Amino acid sequence: MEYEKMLYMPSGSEMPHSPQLKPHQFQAQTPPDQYSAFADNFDLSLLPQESAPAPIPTTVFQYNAPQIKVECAWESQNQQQQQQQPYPRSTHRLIPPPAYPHSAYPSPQSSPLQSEFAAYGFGRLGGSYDSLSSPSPSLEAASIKQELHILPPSPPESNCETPSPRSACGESIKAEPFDADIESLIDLNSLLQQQSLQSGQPNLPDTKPDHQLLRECLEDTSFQKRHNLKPLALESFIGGLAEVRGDFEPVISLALEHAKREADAICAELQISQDPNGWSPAQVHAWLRSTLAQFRLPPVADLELQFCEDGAALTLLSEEEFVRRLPESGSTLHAQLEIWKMAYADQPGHQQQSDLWPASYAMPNLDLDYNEDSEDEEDMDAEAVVTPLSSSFTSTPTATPTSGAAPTAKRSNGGRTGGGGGSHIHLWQFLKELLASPQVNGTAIRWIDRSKGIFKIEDSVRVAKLWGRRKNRPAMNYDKLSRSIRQYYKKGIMKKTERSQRLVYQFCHPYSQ
DNA sequence: CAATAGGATTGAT
DNA sequence: ATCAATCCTATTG
Repeated sequence: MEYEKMLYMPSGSEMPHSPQLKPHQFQAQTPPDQYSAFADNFDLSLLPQESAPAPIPTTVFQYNAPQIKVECAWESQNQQQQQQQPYPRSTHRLIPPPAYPHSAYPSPQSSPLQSEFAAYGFGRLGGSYDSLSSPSPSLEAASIKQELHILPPSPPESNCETPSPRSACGESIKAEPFDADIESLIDLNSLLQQQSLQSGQPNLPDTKPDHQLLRECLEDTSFQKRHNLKPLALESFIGGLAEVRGDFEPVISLALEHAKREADAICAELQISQDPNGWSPAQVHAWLRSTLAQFRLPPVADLELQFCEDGAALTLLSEEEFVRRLPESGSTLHAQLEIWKMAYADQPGHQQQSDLWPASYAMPNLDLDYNEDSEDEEDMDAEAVVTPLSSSFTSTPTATPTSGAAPTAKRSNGGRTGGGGGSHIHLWQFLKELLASPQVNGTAIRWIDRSKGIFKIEDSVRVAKLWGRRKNRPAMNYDKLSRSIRQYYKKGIMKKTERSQRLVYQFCHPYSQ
């Protein structure tokens, strides 16, 4: 109905590996083997740990990456400054450059976080920053992220030629690209910190050798990642994490401290909760605009069209998804959102500030208890927000989704024009995404037995709706969705559970964790 | 009645 | 050729 996802950016951004499973490879096999073969491609271990967001690694990753890798395509200070105003001020008042005592905005060196880092000794890498004059630390964070990991929902296209050794292949070689990346970053960070400490002058702006060294390290790691090489055993990472954490605790907390202060200011400004999960769609838009402005990113006219999600859903979007929607600024927004999430998560007690800034404040028709369950409201939302703006939407006038799910309107959706339409994400990937965030989607879909890949769709309508939204198939329903799932039986992506229960499915994966 | 199961068709890639 | 979305019919609990 409401989702005009044809807005999605052109499909240049498709998943790096499309899950063409080459079923024939293992389809002829007996079930066990075919599953194991699939395991090569299907790594549930890539899922974020259920409720263990591992804030530390993320933190380190997010905060430091920017200091290391810089590759910002757009920019030029002039441009940055131009982009101060132009974005359409929608319903909300957007922040003027926040008052950061130590940061004169136009200065490339002045991004809040960045200056914060400078104060902690990471700033020395600022040398590279200067030359690039990037206003956005997060952007680099994002780019480094992209560089480093072989993009997540890593399906098929395995590196393992041999179809069986389940664990051997899946575990040792391609396990946890994310963590591995983080790991290497942490290593870099420790290195950096040590160097900082030694020099005793954290703020010293240029220490070329350090920079050089780090760069090399990074490149090295990138290379490894590219080839799916895992530099260190996961265990060692976990084991060493504590130490690293120990070393970085102060830095992390200081950085978070700053992030929190920043968030505070913006929250006050936008009158939103610090917890992204509490944001209404309208607040999401406010935050996005604010962040775009903050980082001098080009304004997005159809932001409301691009992001129908509420805060909870927003936090679930992958970086790729962000980039797909907003190629220019998606990375930054995503990275920034990560920071917000961390900053909030780090707050003792998670003070729910949504009490202070109810969602309804910014958007009267949203009530305080807005949550992901209220699919009706969500839809209303999306509709309310999307419809009025659909005019501003340039291309494909099409998909004004004939809501009532015109059953006969077969293929009427001319708007889904190829690449544009939904993302290239596959249903099974999408389900994994949902499953990865029980706190958000737990009411719609949840793991029954994660180790076995068994999950249950608690709210078929909602899941179907989410899927339809993601794929820009407004007419998607559970019937169709389940049909697709059933196709997975043949492909070895999913299987029926031993005791078939309604709405319970099982991924075919060999791992038990 | 909703879910399950699958065959068949179709459009897109 | 393959895949996913759709449509459809039959069956099941």
